Amino acid sequence: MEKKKVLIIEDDPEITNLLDIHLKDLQCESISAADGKTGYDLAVAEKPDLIILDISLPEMDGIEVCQKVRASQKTPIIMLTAKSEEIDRVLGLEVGADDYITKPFSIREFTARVKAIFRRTKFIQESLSEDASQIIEFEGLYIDIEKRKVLKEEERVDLSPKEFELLVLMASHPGKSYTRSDLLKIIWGYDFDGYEHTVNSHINRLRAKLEPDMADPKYILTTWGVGYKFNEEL
Amino acid sequence: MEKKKVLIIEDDPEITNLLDIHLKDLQCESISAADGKTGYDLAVAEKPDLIILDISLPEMDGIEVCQKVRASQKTPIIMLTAKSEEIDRVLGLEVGADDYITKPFSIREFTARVKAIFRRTKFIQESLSEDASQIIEFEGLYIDIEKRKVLKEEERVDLSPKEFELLVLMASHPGKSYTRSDLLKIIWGYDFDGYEHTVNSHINRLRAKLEPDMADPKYILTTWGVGYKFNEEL
DNA sequence: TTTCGCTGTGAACATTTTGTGATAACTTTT
DNA sequence: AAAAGTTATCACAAAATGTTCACAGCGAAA
Repeated sequence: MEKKKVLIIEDDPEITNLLDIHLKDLQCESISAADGKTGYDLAVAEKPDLIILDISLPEMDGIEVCQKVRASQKTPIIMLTAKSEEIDRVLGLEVGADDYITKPFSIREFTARVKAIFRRTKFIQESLSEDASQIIEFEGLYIDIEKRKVLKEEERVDLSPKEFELLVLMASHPGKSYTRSDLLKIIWGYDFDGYEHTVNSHINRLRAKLEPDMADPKYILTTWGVGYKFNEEL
Repeated sequence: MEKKKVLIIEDDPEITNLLDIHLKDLQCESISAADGKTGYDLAVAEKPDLIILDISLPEMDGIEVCQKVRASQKTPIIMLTAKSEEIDRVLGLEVGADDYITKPFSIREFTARVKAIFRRTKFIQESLSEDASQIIEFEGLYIDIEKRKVLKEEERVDLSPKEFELLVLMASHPGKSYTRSDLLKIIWGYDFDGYEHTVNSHINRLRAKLEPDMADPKYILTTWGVGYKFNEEL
């Protein structure tokens, strides 16, 4: 099946970039606009399969964009709102968004919503239907994402929330290196303001629970000068 | 038997999401629309096996959608009405809806109605007829859902309504973690506005009645940072 | 009405997780 | 080999999360 096209209308480049990365993960092609007017034009011209729309935008308000888009097409729309109060406004105006996400949001939440929309609107892609088998396996390592269960050599290991998220993210993309900054953005949220070396500690604790030999990690490898990655040769 | 397709026409994404999740539990595939017009189009194009239709909708009123759909097909329709709209309820029925549910409703009520519709309309699915074997057993624990009877080591235990519902829900899906928010939505209803920590108290009371050792729960486990789950290793 | 059990909440307490600083260990560069 | 830059480790306090318990409001049953 061909890739789905997603239009991101968002004025914060930081966020646009982040969403862009994760949409690619979901096998989506993405295009973006930094203001409402351009966004609307692109929505008309490009006929995307999904629109991610921030509420507060320069040039044309997100709600207005939503209404105008809806007047001519039924492309699913996910709205991003800064405060929960704004949701009421969206709902009240009955603009017809298919879902909304309040900032700050976690990437897991975002991708889950996107997948849900695609599932519901019938644009099911092979790669998206991974929801079924949420189990990742490697030599001596078993991860059941749904149940949050991790086994190391048949033995149950319990991980803290952050440890679990780190493991799942990296194990889902073996070989892909993440910088500490990537990890902070993805797992802690793009608004986290703390030190990057916080990640080190978490990786360290995760390794302590998973690795048979701390001196020579088997699963979570260090990419010197870059960050960390899950071993792809397993 | 193949999956049943359910179309949700509802403008509140929160509710759409919730229904979506529980329809999946019932082995149904769901598609959705956030406004009446799109909803009607999908009803025609996708030929769903069941339509969940909110009465108040943007673009095209739920009643109108119902009438138009009924003009061309006999797909079962369940209407959702807000409490105050007593009048609309009658109207909805005259229009030919097969059932109606007034908001706010509990998820148990919703799934029961959906099952009933499928049963009535002869779309009986293996997975839906789980009503038959309503007995769950684990080491030292026996639950007869039908009779609302719970035995702990052969001894009868009586549970309050909420305790019983919590137990049944979780024991029906061992290993699956539920967040406090999930539990509130499913058991208390999506409109419950109270504190999440209310769940803690109920879990606590339930444990007090079930667990042989409170310090080390055997049945109801805590998933730190997430919520609770029923022990799958029994 | 009175009684009684169920519920939601607040508060005190217990536990786990997490961010950070300090320091050691390791790589690369000079 | 020393210096500079990165990563690993570890202990600790603060923050987040869970547990327990008492109590008052409520509604149903007696």
